[in-house]
Amino acid sequence: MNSIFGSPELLETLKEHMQLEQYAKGDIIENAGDVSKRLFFIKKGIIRVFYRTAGREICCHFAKENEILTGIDSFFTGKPTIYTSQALETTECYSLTKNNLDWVFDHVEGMDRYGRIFMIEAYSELVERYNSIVSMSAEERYEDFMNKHSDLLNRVPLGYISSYLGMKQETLSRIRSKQN
Amino acid sequence: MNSIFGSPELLETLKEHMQLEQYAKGDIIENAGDVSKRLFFIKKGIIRVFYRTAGREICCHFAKENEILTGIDSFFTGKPTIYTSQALETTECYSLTKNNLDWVFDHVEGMDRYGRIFMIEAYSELVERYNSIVSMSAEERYEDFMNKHSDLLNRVPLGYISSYLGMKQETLSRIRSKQN
DNA sequence: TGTCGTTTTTGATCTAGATCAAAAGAAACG
DNA sequence: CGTTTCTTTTGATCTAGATCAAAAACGACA
Repeated sequence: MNSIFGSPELLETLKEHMQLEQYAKGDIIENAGDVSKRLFFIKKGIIRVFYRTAGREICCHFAKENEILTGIDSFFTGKPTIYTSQALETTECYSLTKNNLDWVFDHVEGMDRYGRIFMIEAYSELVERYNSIVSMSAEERYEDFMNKHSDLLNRVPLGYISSYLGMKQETLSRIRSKQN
Repeated sequence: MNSIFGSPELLETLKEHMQLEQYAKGDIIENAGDVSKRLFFIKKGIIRVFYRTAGREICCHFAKENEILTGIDSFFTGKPTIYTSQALETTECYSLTKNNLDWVFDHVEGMDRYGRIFMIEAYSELVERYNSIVSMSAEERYEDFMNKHSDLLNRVPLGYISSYLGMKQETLSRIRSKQN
């Protein structure tokens, strides 16, 4: 999800069309019901994305520095999003409006290819998560998460991680203590 | 996933670049480990897509007449697929090779837009399935499935549907009998 | 129309993980 | 610092759904 940062020239070109935004810990960046208007390149900090269902909040994504955040369900379709995104630390990100994105797609070489790859990567990531929840135990999912995102454990409250992993906080806590 | 069939002219143009293929019940169309070379427009019949993990087969998709089937993980990336697709009835489909698809993208008006929408639809569908498995009970998932795909129940063995829904066949059978 | 293989149902039991409740630890803030 | 609030852990209990096993139902085909 971060290959664009591998191309410094492209990033520089993009930055000319982006605004730098600052969020404090706890700030809501976009709210459920909004139409997502911006795509974010996160410079520093961490954001959780969640939605509400059956009274609970379910966290479906964490995005941190050097990653891209956008509401795929809303940004590309123009429909209101069901997701809320919130800064979990002091967070800085470059934002790109949809208009500017369209301009970029028209004028910046390699951007359309990047867009397609972005979608395929997002899709593949989701497939993996789906499979993990269908075919792995809570303990295996935790280990898998640790292998991929161990850094998040110290930056994100346990309750958010447990809902991301599809289990209760108590269960995650017990799994952790079992492994010492 | 089937909006292309809503445009008869586009479909006609595409057909000139496609081959009609026939499969008997039980035939394997593409096997895990293959590199997916074709995109299919299903004319008639039904296909299940599954993968193997921890000794089990998990069904992740059904595709039927007027729908499109392709291994997104493989067709667009060129990597071997983990999925096997199998005809569950006598099935006819138009197939389009990757070379021909590239030609079509270059020469057929509206095709690139369709491609992007296809990806977004596929993504949204997966998001929904993910959410259903995280936040719904087995019974609710079954009801949800019935609302969307009740026709499949008579065409597809129960065991495939139960693995698609992330539950055991016995559980699905009990849920069904409970509802009479 | 009976036999064999496949698919579905039913029954008994077990278990991972949920739920409810409360204690223990950290962090924020006057 | 001490108090208050948020986060994590621990304990006791409960339950949806898995597992194992076998019977019943269905379908294809000789």
